[in-house]
Amino acid sequence: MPELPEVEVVRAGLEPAITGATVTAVQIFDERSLRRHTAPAEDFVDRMIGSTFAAPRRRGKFLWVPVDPSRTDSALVVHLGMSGQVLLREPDAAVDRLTRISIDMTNPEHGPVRVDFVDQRIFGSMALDTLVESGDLPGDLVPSQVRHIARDPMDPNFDDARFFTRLAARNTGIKRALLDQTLISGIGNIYADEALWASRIHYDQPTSALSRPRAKTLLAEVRLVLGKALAEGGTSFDAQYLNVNGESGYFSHSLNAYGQQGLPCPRCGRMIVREQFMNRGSHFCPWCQRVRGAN
DNA sequence: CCGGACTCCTGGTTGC
DNA sequence: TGCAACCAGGAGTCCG
Repeated sequence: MPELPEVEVVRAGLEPAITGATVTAVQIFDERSLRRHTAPAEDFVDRMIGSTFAAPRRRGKFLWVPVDPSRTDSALVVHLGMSGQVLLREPDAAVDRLTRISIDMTNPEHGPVRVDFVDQRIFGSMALDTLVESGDLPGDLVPSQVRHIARDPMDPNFDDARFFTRLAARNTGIKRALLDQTLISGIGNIYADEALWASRIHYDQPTSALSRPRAKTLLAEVRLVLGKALAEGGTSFDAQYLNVNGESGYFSHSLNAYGQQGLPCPRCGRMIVREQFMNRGSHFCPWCQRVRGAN
């Protein structure tokens, strides 16, 4: 499941190839991948062709590429959903069966390139959207679809104090809060479980009863887990995720809790369990991670 | 504000 | 072998 590290790897890989490139052709193989484009597919194609991209940007799991920034306030917004991949291909390379959108472009330095949006489950999407003020920093522009998304913990402008305040004001469970992209973005099921395991916090620990020191530990562990994944090039145990060069970037060996049910906890040796929570699996060590009172 | 249910979706796996 | 049921979950929406 692409989370912040995987999306960042895609962004970084795309940057040298598409910054300054001009779109020459667009093929839509499946219009469902344009679900978040509010106008018809023809509108998407018409506006894309001839457009020149600025450097790709990211907030949480959202990626966007400003289009002709001096002339327009548009951006190509990309979300990978559950199974999305953005692949950089030679213009004459074969098109993968699950390719939903294919974009041909010319880069003034590198010549013709092709970007393929491949997505098995079609939870991901591409869309052209309007850039608007983010509202938290003057002059900071984000696509309107991304405006409600909080800054992610790797963002230099992430406000730790504000996060702790908002977290403490919540009346909910900690994992639910971690997965709430309007509170903190970029964290999905895998890294939520990993950061909670590292912090020895139970997924259903009430946020209101989570002490400030433990919240600080958790945020630090979130950053460690994301940073480690970033350094390793993203996680994908099921090889759904490929980076922009089509190289598999998985390192499931470094997971301590996610998908480790039935295996010994790397810390205490007791068995990791998996429970259904929020319509998804939660993996944790029942010994190390227990719900605590106001401590 | 909160949480639960529901929707989108299909390849791989499991079970008979 | 063949087929159907089941599973994975990011994010948005709706409802009580």
